[in-house]
Amino acid sequence: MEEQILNSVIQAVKSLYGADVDKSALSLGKTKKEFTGDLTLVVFPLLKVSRQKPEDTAEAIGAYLKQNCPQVADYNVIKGFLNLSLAQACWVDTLNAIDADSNFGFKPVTESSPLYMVEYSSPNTNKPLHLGHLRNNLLGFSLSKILEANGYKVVKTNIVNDRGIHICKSMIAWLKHGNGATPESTGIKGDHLVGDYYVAFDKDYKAQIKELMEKGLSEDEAKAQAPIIKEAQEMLRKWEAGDAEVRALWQKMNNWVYAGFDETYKRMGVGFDKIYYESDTYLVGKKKVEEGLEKGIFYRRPDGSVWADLTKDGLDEKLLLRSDGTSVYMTQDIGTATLRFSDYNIDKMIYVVGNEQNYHFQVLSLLLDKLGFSFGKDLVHFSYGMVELPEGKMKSREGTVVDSDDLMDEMVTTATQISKELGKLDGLTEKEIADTCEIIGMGALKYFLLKVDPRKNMVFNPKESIDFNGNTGPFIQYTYARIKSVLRKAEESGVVISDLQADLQLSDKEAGLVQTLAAFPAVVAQAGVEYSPSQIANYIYDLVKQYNQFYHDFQILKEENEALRSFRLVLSRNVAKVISRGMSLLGIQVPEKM
RNA sequence: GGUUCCGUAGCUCAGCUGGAUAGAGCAACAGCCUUCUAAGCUGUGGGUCUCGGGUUCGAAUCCCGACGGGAUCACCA
Repeated sequence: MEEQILNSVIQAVKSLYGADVDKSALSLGKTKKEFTGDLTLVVFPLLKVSRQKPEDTAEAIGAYLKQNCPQVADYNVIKGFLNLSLAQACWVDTLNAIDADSNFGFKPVTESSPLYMVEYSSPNTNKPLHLGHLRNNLLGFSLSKILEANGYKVVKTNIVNDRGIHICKSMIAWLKHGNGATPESTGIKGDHLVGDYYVAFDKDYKAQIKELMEKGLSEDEAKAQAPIIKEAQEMLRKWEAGDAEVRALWQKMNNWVYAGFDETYKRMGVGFDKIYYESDTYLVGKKKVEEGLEKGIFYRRPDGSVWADLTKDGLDEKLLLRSDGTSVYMTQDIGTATLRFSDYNIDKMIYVVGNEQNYHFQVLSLLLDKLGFSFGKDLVHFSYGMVELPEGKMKSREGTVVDSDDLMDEMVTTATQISKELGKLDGLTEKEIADTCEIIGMGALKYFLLKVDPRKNMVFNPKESIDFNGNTGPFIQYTYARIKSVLRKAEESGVVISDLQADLQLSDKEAGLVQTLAAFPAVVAQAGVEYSPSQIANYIYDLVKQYNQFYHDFQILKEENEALRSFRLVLSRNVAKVISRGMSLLGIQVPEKM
């Protein structure tokens, strides 16, 4: 629609002023609501070729379009702005096309589609997931859906940090204090149980540090010499050496954690196509680094440690292998990348990782490039901001970490409370009520985290909790349920939807809704280019807001003009369709009733 | 200090590939349910878009500088 009008404008300029203008030089946008019209052309850029005053230029182009472009029914000029009113038939045609398109807004994935791998989640196995992980998981999942909707093959992947000193700490504490406790014996979810021992370790460690400092050691000395940290380090050495007992305990406790994570992931509605474990990839990374060393890309210091010199690239020197030969985070990421690119034919690798690791990925990109991986320099670090509390960062020491399982529980409980108060779900079965409240509570949480620009830090206030009114998930879900209710009633009462008539007289609100619906594909495309779920969220909110105004101002089923009633039903049906498709890109479900 | 991201209403956020009088939600106040779901709709108040320069017919948006805040620059991950 806009394309056609742009072409007509180009024609107009050619015919009126004999000049060729490029489409990109034209600015055609939605007309602001305080002016009449649907689309607005800004004519200032055309003054160079028209050599006339803005008003005259706009007037001339407007007259030409009205004359020669069937879509343009009328126009008005205000200063340098040419407001175009489109023919009613345009809206009907557009709505018909949307209605007929069962895959509206999405591009199909084909055999020849590029393959995008999206890494997200990437938990440590020593503690349960918190609010920050929640943002990560929802962003990663949503991004994957958006990329799929843009016609890319997507492989969702997770790298589990299952080895290292952190898990050894939990293991040591469990051996000391656990008395053989298991998730079964305690009834505690596996990831939480292991997390409890991680906390217990820290408590012991702190106590020992304090004791040593009282004996006159410096803080650094105390930290290094505390017996419990030495035990953990010793355990890590045994793990690396393949000690059977340590490995068995490690396996056991990690499995508890995985069972817990699986439950959490399932509830969040996220999943993975391929999971990598650091314990499998770190050796590959080590090998790659050694190869790089032989090729002279890296160098070894006298103490045996291996480094990359990135000072020529404007960065610092980076450690790749410790002097004792063990690997660091970067080494593992090199290994993981190596494995992934041998497993899949990856065209684009996207890492969903917090912005605190910007430097890490800058370095990773350079190192992969130096090692000869063609994908190195164009890997994408999807860098998102932190979730903070009103008083600042979450701190485990101060017990302010918001646990994701607890938060999901709270959201669903709140949804249940509100539903009961409003009596919205009376008459449904217990199961239906529970399912609906799950959808609403999770919808509120997900929308809250996804509606803000991923790059920005965001604030979560636990006291005020998450709203269910206004710009929220439930508001959108509610609108959907309302539409479904109308559509159900239409069906029950045998209302027939006739073919839409081209000469319908539509209100501004109706035409505006069609215009907004028609923008959905462009929004999906833009969200794909910019890797931005928030653009989808903001679009849906805008659509829903408009629809609610329409719903308030107009009758649908009670409209006596049959042609108009049909139009409104088809309009409503497609608003529901776009809400549902848009929300699916955010990983949010919509309820039939609420 | 180097690098980097950010600064819009009391609060949480849109808008940022330059376009008309900067928008929502929350909170406050005032209205709207005998009519398709009031988790809704309507209205009121609330702003030197951190500040200062520059580019432009036009700047919240682009450039430079200052100020303020976050992140990072580990033989942690």
